[in-house]
Amino acid sequence: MEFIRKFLEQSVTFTEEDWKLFSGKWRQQEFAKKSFILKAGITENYLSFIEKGIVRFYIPKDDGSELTFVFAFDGWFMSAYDSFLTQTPCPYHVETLTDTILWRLSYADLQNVYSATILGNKIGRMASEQLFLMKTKRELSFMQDSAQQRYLNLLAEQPHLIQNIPLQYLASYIGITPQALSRIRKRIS
Amino acid sequence: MEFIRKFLEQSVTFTEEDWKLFSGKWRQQEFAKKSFILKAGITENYLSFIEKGIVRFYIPKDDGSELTFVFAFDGWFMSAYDSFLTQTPCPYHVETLTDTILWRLSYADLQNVYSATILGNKIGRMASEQLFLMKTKRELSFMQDSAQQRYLNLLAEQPHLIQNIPLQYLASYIGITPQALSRIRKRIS
DNA sequence: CGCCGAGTTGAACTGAATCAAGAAACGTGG
DNA sequence: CCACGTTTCTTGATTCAGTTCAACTCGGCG
Repeated sequence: MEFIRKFLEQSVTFTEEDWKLFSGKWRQQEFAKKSFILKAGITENYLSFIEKGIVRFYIPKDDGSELTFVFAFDGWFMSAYDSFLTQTPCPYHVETLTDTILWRLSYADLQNVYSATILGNKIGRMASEQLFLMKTKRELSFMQDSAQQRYLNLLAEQPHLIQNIPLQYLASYIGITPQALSRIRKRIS
Repeated sequence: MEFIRKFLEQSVTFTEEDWKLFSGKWRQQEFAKKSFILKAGITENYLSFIEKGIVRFYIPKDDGSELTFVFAFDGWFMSAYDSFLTQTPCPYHVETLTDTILWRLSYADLQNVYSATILGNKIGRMASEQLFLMKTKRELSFMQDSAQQRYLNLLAEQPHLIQNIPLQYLASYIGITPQALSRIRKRIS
């Protein structure tokens, strides 16, 4: 739990009491590379913190291809958060790309923490804020950048991603086909 | 403040004491049609609740055109929230489309409410969650729907929008030019 | 009445999708 | 550790949705 505590202490203050109530509920869980954390159709029951690993969210499309729209890394909160918040079935898959260790808090436990402590609400708020900022950035990138620019941004902001992640997932993430990304790569190299 | 209270009571419980502490800080403010709520370059200082009116967020582009990416309506929380959260200058304009009444809470007051009450954090969390869900929906729509489909979705979900908002803003919002939207309209009618 | 911004329509152009085929990389079993 | 098959990536040709540039129409308003 030290990861989470350190992460939180950067921006929130809390009492030892609150921390105990809050931290007691989290459970560690390990996932092998290329395994499902959550399958489409299931309702997300966890807010997770990634201790180690890379996670991918994707929608299986009718033609057999996959639409990747989230990558999540070490030190981030991670959840199929729309499914989690609304407690409705998740329309996409959540899968590990590498061996992964999560710390997880269930929906019910989180609701209890929300009603019992200020800290819980702060965590919930901060997780939501972090996710909101990411989506906002991505929205603007889609609206005002070209595909090539989105790829260059990705290179600049997540260079390690390029080593670890198959081109087809990256292509999907920036909203184009693998073929198109292959041509962009050729053009800029 | 009754609007906000009613809105909150749908999903949060709180004490009368918390409510007093929280509600005392909000200030009502009116804006005429087509006036700026926030200009680009200024840091957002308010979380607002829209009692009445329609608000538009847009980025002025180099070629003189505008990129509209948010509409907000009666009964919603509204803020240049990325600027607000990070307390950095806002890269876009926020403008009223109609006469508008806002209830506003300053950043400093909100931070105080956060440290003093659970309710404050709940509000902050819920505002973030609401905004996150909107962005998520929009992200997926951009990735998997055609421009025509995005327009049809808009028609279905916000029919009153079509009456009140110039076509060029709608076009920009769904990510295409006014000409392209004009052709889509022709095609589907 | 004439102007002006908003919307429409047309024609040429472009970035990316699609379809298709080959090359490279990857992993699994022998 | 190599051989084979499978998946991933690249490259080419064609098609398509949407952009751009330009001209024209319409409705409101001084």
